[in-house]
Amino acid sequence: MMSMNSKQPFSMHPILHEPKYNPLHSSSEAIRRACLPTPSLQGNIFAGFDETLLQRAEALAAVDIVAQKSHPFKPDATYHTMTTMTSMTCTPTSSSGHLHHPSVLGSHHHHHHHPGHHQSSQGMDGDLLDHLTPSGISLGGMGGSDVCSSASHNHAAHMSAINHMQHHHHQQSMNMHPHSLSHSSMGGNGGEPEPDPRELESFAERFKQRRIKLGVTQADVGSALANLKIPGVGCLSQSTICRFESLTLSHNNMVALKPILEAWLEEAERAQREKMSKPEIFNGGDKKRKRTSIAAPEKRSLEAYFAVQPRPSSEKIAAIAEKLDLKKNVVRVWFCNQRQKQKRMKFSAAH
DNA sequence: ATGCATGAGAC
DNA sequence: TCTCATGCATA
Repeated sequence: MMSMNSKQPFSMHPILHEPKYNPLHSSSEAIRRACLPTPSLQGNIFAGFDETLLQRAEALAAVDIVAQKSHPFKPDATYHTMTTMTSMTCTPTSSSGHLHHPSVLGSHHHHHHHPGHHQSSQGMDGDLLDHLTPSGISLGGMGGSDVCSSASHNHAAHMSAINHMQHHHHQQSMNMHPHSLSHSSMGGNGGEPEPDPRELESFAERFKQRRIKLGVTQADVGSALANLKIPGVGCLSQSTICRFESLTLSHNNMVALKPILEAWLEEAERAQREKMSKPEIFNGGDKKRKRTSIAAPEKRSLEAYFAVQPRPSSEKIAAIAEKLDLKKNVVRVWFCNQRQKQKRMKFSAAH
């Protein structure tokens, strides 16, 4: 058996809502748009985006497909993993009813109306999609830092400090709501105004450096955040920490998270110093969501469609879904995520 | 590190 | 319905 997985927080249950969350929605949008280069395909697209273009896109995709290696995957190959990993929540009461309904195939409404938006410009920058990060840190650094669960793990020495602060208070379920993380950076800025992309970039790098120095994993950081007891801030996932470090979050998100992570860093280092100063030592059934896997050929087609029309209407999505033999919702979500990716942190490229 | 997904809030 | 912030699951 080699099931040594890094336990992840798994405790996000939207509970607390800040009075209001209104980030620089439109402003950021405007910025992004302004930064995005002009597309090459635009006018024609809207003129007659129909079967013709769909087919063309598909044809292109097909060409690409054969040009590559075909995969043995099937269109709707999904992985079933009924592993029972008793992971707990940060919430002490552990009564967080995670109501996840993976089966969302009930999207059969075909209203043919789309927002009056005109995302005419959505061309592709040179290096748009993903960018690599010079991260060489290993993921399975250590083996134990369950925040709230008192799992029996051998805490490495370098983790002591952090575990220390984690074990102290795991009382309130102050899990911040996803959307409550923000800070008005659109008007009355007076607290921590640092919309500087460069600043964020350097911070992210320093953060990672220091984090590693502390011997803490991204998951640990995410979990430990809850112990900071910052109003409206709970724990975050390894994913988010990772994305923060690699700058693959939206600018607003980066800006919002920075002070929080900064606070954690300070605290963690303080704790470690404290530990160093004193030669004391510490001794230290549920169903899982299924992740759909879109096969390469289908993905290829989706990308082709996306290049033509990043924001297909509900009906287009349905059509595409049928052609590719995928659930409509899967296709819809794919487009959403694709848009996010395209948009996300296009900052670095523009700054 | 990243792909696919959920959910709240904005349109 | 879309966007955005985030997350679980997985490569």
